[in-house]
Amino acid sequence: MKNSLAVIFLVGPTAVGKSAVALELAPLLNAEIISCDAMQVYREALIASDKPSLEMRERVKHHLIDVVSVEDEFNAARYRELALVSMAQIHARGRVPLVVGGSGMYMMALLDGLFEGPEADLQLRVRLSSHEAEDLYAELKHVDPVAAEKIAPNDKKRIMRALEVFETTGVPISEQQKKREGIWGKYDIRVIGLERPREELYRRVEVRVDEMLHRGLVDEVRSLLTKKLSSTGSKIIGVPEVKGALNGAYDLDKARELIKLHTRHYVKRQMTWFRKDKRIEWLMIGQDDTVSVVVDKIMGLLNEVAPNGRT
RNA sequence: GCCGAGAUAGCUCAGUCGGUAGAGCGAAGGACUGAAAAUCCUUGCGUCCCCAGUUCAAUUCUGGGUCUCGGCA
Repeated sequence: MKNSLAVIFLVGPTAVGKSAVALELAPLLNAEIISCDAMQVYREALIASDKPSLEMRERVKHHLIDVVSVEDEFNAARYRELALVSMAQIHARGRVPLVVGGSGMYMMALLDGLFEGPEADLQLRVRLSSHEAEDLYAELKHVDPVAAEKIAPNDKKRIMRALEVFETTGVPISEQQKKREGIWGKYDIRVIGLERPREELYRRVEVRVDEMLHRGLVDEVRSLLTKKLSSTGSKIIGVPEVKGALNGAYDLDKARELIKLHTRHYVKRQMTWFRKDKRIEWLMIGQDDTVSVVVDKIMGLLNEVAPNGRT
């Protein structure tokens, strides 16, 4: 059943300028921000995940930032649960949830839901990962040919997840994936996508990475490395790259270039993810657009009637 | 200035015993249902440095030139 409560999403690639826009947009919408970012949930990764500053978080209430330690495993299902709780709380206060971020899978988990699958089984994953992808794939073909059809023979992570689901529940993942339920259709939802020309996005990535290093990324990573990083926490862009430099595998300039390169790759993958989602209403940001100009444009979009077929 | 090595895809380079060429990286596009800032898939005509010669045919051989990098002065 649908009710008239509103939920606004503001998505887009890294470095497009979401955070600053969200900060000015939130008061106009009577909104609180729910971060949709797989890395900003990690408390100790301040610079590496490029979190909004404490000052920004004082001006507008932010949810789902700093919710776990980098030693903890986190995933899309956890995110979804927590985000749903935050959404309910915000609605209860008579306010509007503004979901802001660039983690496409987390957005999808919220919007479309996830199938009721088993939790990640770390021990099983460790065991499976010692096998060759080829063998795992052969196994998958045997127990779940439908899933095998959709998964690339080399895509070890997906093969492992499919096997994990089958081994722990006895039901093929392809069967379970048919049922899922998200919030799409249940609220008055608008999804705004922020975009910039690729070249400019890449320029902004350069600036952002240089700033992160300037703000003390190396020290932050050094301290992160004293902890037992979870599998997700250890993947934060910046961590493995700086680690290499600290180990003497290469110098800091090389690390800087690697971080920029990996961030560019990430931006590209984000765009691939978002582009295919036809629910997103895109807004191309011009080079000279100030934050307020962008905010005005978004308000303009939101005041228009939602596109056809949307109820 | 002399001696040597090299000049091939945006970059690093392989190769063609003479029949106009291919890897890695980058780049672009795509997939994505509990690791997602992860993981995976697809896409390679480029004056083979320039000029001349030999040849049916030269990027490949020969000669000359230009440039680059080493070493010696």
